Amino acid sequence: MFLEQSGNRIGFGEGFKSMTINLKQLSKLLKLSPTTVSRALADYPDVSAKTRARVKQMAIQHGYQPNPVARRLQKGKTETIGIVITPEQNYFSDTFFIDLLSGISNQITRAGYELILGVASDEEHEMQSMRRMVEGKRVDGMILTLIREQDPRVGYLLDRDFPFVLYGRTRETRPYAFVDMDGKQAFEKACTYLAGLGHRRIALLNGEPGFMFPVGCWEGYESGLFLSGLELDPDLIREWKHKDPSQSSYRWTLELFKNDNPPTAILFQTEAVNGIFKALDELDLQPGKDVALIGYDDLEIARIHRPSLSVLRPQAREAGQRVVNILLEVIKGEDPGKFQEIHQVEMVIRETSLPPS
Amino acid sequence: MFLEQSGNRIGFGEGFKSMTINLKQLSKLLKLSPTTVSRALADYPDVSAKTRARVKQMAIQHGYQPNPVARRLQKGKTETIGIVITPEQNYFSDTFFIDLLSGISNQITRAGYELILGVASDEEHEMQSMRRMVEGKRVDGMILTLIREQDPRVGYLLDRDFPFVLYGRTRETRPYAFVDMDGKQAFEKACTYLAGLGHRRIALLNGEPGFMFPVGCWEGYESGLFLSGLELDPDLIREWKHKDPSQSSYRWTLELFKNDNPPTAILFQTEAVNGIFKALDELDLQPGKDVALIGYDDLEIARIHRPSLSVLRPQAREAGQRVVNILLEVIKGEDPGKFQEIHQVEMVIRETSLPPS
DNA sequence: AACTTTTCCCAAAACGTTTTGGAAAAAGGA
DNA sequence: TCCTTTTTCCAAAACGTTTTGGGAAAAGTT
Repeated sequence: MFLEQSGNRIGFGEGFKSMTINLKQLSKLLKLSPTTVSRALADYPDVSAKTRARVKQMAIQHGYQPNPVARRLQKGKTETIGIVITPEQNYFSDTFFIDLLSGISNQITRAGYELILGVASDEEHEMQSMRRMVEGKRVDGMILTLIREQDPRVGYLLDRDFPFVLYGRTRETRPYAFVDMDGKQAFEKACTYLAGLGHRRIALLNGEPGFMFPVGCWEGYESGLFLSGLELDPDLIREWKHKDPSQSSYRWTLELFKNDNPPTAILFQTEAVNGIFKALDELDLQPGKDVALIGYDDLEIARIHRPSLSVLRPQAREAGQRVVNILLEVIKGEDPGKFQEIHQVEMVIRETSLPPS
Repeated sequence: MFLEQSGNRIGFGEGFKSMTINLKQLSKLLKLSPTTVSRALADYPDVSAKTRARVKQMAIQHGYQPNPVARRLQKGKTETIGIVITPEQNYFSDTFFIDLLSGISNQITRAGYELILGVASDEEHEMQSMRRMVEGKRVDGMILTLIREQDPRVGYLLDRDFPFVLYGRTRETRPYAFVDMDGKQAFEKACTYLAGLGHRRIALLNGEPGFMFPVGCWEGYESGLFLSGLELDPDLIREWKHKDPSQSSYRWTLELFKNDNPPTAILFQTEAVNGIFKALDELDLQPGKDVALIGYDDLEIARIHRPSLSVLRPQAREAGQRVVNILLEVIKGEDPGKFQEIHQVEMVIRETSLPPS
C-alpha cells in the first residue's frame, strides 16, 4: 500500500525508465493530489501561490516533464505537424529549402509541437505519405511545399476540412492559407533593373510549367518588360526541366545564343546556374561582362562563384516561421482564408549585373 | 443509453472528427466487446476465424485505424524515432544526405513508426534538440549523423542507456551500434587504382579533423600509397574547412600546385569539387587530362560536369535502411554491440581518372 | 452569529487503446 | 453421464495526463 509505486526514488539505476518521474509520483512526494499538481504547473488560478511555487520547485528538482503521449490523448491533439518532401524534385539541393525547414522546425519546437517528416519518391508516394499522416491521426496539420498549379493535395485536405498551410499557391477557388514569395514582383524588379542599365534583350530561362512558381516569374518578367517599354520576344523565353536542371538549362542557354539578336541578360532560377555557366563558358562569353545574370534564390554557388552572382533572395527562414504560426492559428479553428501572405523578395546586386558592353 | 456515442454513423459531416471511427464504436457495430475486436485485428489465436474475418471486414469498410496516440500510451512506446540535422555543416548540400534520409524514412514508415526531425543551427542546439526528444519522452530511439571524433551525444546517450545508432563512428570504448562506410577501404582502392595507372604524385585534399570520417580517408590514403610502394609526402596533403568547402578547397588546391613536384592526381570529398575545378581552371590545367581526380560521394555535379567526375559511391539509401532496422532491434532490447556494420564503397570510373600524361 | 463569498484543494471521469485474468460454452474423454 | 480440456469471448485495469464538478475551509458581510 505504502510503496506501491516502484520507481519512486530517482537514480536507482534499473535502466532508462527509472530516471523519469511521473505526475502521480510527484504528487505523492508533495503530499498533494495529481489534480493540484497538474493545475499548479499549468498556472491555474485556483491553486495558492505558495503551493504553486512549492510544486514548481519540486518539479524542476526532479526534472518532471509531463508525458507528451498521455497529454495528447487527453487533449485530443497530436501536437504534431507533418511535412512531406520529395527529393526527386531538385528543390532540396541547396540552402533555400534548408532555411525554410529550419524556420519551420524552430517555430514548431517553440510551440512545443513536433515535426514529422515523410520522404516520398514521387507524386504518388507524396500523397500516400500525407494520407497516412492525416487518416492515421498522426498530425494536427500539414505543411505543403513545391506546389503545383493543379495540386490534388490541396483538394484532398480541403475536402476533409483538415488544417494545412501552403508554402506557395495553387489554382483553387476555395479559400486556403498560404505563405508565398512574390515571384512576380521579384522578376519585375530584376527585369526593370536590367532594363534601367540599358539592356534591351533580356531572356527568361524559366522553370517548367506544372508548378506554380514559374507562372509568377513569367508574369513579373512580362510586366517588367512592359514597364520598361520593351517588346516581349518569344525567342528569348525558354524552360528548363525539373528532372534535370543542369543539362536542360545548358542546352537551352546554347539555344538562346543561336538567335540572330542574342540576349545581353538572362533571368532564371539559381538552380539552373550550372548549366548556364557551362554554356556561356563554351560560347566564350564571360558571365557578368558579356551577359548579365540575375538568379532567383541565393544558393551557395551564387556567393562562391567568381564573378559572384546577383540574385533575388527570398527570406526562407522567416517564411517558414510564418507558415508555422499560421498553421497553429488554423488548427485553433481560425478561418484559413484570413491567412494569405505574399512576401517581398529582396534583390542582391553582386557582380553579374553590369550594363551591356 | 442507446445512442450515447455521437459519431456512430459515418459521413454526417459535422467536421473532420466525425469521419473517424474508434474501437468502441466499431465494437458496438459488431456487437462484440472492444477486447475481442482489438484482439481479432491483432490476429490473436483466441478469437475464432469467423469473427476475426467479420471484424476485419467491418474495420476495412469503416476505415478504422487504431488511434496511434492511445496505442502509444498503453504500450509505453512512442513508436517514434528522432534525428537532428545541422544545415550549417555542408553535409546537406546534395543527394547523399537525402538518399540516407530517404532510406531512413521509408524503413521507419514500413515499421509503422514516425520520424521526427530537429533542425539545429550548431553543436549546442543539436544537443539541446536531442535532449528535448530524449528527456521529453518523445522518441524511442535516436539516429545520429555527422559524427565527430569526440562526440558528446554518444556519451550522453550511453550514460542513460538510451537506444541509438550512429551513421558513422566515434572514439568511444563502450560498445554501441553503428553503420559506417568503409572510407579507409574506399580511399585505399582509389589510391591504388591511380597508382596502378602510373600516378606517382597523388595528393589528398581531406576534410578537416574533428569529424571522424576524414580519419578513415587518411588511413586509406596512407595504406594505398604503401601498398603501391609510394612515399607519403606531407606536401601533398591538405585539409579544407567544413564551414567553407569551396573557398578553402580552392585555396589549398592552388597551394598544392605551388609544389616543385606537383601532384598528377587528387583524392578528395566531392563536396570540395567546386573549389578544385576553379583552381585548376585558373592554373590552366584540364581536370582528367592534366590532373586525375576521384571524389568521395556521387553528387549531381559529378555526373553533370564535363568531364564527368570519377567517384567513390556510398550506398546511402541502403545504409539508411540498415540504420533503422538496427535501431528497431536495439529498441527491442538487443545488445547494441552486436550491430557494427561497415559497408563497402564502390568506385565509379568516369572521365577524370586517366593515366598521367 | 449567521449568512455569503472566495480561496484552495481533490475525487472521479475521460481520452482510446492493449493486456490481464478469468468465465461461459463447446468439445473431447472416460 | 460426469469430468477435463479447448475454444471463444469479455469485464476491468492500466497507460499518464487534463478536465469536470464539486466541497471544505477561510475570509467577508451583515
